Amino acid sequence: MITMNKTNGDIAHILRKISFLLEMDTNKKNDRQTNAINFKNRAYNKAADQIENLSINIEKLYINEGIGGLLKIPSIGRAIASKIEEFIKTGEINYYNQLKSELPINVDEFLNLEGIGPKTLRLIYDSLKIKTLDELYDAATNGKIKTIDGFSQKKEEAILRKIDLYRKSKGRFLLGEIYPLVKQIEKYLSELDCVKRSVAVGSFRRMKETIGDIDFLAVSDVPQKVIESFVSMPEVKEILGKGSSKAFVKLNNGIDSDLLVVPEESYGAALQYFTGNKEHGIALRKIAQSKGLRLNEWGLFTLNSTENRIAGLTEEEIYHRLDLDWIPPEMRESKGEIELAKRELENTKKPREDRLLQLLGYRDLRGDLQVHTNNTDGKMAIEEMAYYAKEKFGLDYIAITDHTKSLKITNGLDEGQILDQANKISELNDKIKNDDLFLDKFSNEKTANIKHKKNSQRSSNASFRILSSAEVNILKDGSLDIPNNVLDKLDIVGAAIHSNFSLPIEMQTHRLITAAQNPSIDIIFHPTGRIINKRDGYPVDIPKLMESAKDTDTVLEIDAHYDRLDLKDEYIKMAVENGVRLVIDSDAHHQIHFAFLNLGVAQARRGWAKKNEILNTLPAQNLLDNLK
DNA sequence: GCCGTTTTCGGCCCGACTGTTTTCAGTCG
Repeated sequence: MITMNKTNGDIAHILRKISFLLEMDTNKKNDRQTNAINFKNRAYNKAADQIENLSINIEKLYINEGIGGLLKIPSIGRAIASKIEEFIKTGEINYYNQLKSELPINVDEFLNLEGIGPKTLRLIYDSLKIKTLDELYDAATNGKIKTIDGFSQKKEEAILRKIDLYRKSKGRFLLGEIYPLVKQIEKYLSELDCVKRSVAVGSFRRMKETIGDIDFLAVSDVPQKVIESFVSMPEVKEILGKGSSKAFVKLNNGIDSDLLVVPEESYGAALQYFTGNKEHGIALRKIAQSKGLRLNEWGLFTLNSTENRIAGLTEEEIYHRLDLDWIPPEMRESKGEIELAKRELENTKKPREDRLLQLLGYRDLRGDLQVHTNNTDGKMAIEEMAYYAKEKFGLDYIAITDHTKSLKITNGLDEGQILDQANKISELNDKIKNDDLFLDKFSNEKTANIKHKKNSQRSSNASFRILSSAEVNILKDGSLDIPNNVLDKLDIVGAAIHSNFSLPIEMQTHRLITAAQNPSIDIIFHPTGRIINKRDGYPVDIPKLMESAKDTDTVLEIDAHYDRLDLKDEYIKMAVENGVRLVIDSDAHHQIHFAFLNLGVAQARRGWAKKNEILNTLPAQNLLDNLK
């Protein structure tokens, strides 16, 4: 009897626990058997990595294709596949239980405890029979750890410190939350006299929706000086380690931050190495190895007796020497981008827009199709939002999408108010044409602080356009709270779910599909309703929704608000592969929120989207002409 | 335990930092 309840995370977790216990079981002697166990635990870890990175659900894969499906996943062979099968069927893995009976420690507590690994824990267990984190903490507090052979006062203190840090650690941060801090530190490092350039790398450079730690890279001839400046920043709470080229700190907000300092000639290699992700990096180093080369953070080297650096200054030359085209950081998640880059190198003669790795650009959006105002739950007036969209963010159009009447908490608009708003928008557009909207009202003191981001392809003052729209509420049965004859008077209409989140997947999917089939609805806003780190969103059969969107010519939104980023990257990829059209909106409730558009672009790039797949890269009229 | 244009054995990505190691193991990213 199979009950659908094992996530990829659950499966990866138990495989990691097996790996941890196996590693605890390894003794120091370097005999052949020990060596085999060493690689055995690494195999379990590798399988866990692989599963965590998978976009499909393993349990579904197993139910549909059985063991054979599991065996198709790299790093999963007969032994691990059958253990996954056992776990899905029974919720347990006998092999794990056996290991645990030999070493009855609370593995969960130690798995993510930094600095104290399986080998250290084994020594402690052998001496003191410690099984839990609390017991370890007590033993260290009472001075028992330092009495163990091979341990010291210093190590005991380190253990206490690491447990304290572990208990205080907050896990992953939202990209949008830490973005300003990252930019601030990046600027601080860049402006140091001894630093030639500095950039944030790691998952931040890949623009992952959540960030586990912040990595920085700096180019300098005097690394020691840079490292001292880094660890003495006021943002640093604790120095976790520092050497001649690297430093590790914990920042005041609880996030870890690493710095690597390299000379100019290693910049590209270090950039590549520290941008990750891990699997992408490993794949590259294996390719290097297969070509008789060695790749590390200092460069790409030949393996002659006298090592020669053959690349390292730029990322491009590293990739090219490995017979790959340069891969945008947002794609480096080991999801097929390396194979693509291999083929891409043969396509260099093709026009830019046909290149496989030519993604949507950060300056490609021309409009924003979800903008709220103080007529409902926004903070600013229509004309203010329009002004900032145009002047500060260089947009050509915005759609005003206030909530509708059944969303009482936002004072949603009724039919009359929606039509009044549309009339007002029409008047504002007339004023814009006569160039007397933005000038009289807002230009005086505010423009002084505004950076003009004028782009040559963007149009003149007079062509800015405000589109009448609404974020119509999808009711429990999939119907809307505003009739079609009202919606049809608007330029463009979005629909979204804001209530009844706990309905089963069939009903939620039905609601969304019913909305998509409604001829008045152009876009489904934030299609899954998730709030990252807070709620999963309502359950949706994504493939079915995609199919319906495609059939009805309905656009799906990538909501760029940093705690939504909805659709998420893998669904964007699915939409792109299935020819479903997308837009990227900020969901702005205040002018500063237009900045979220960049996060939406990043998310789209992580889903491998190109410019022509995102509708609001078009001028306003083209966009409207392209709707259903 | 996984994997294979050197396939069924013999490899498995690579280097920095820490501690007490006087040449290395453990841990991490």
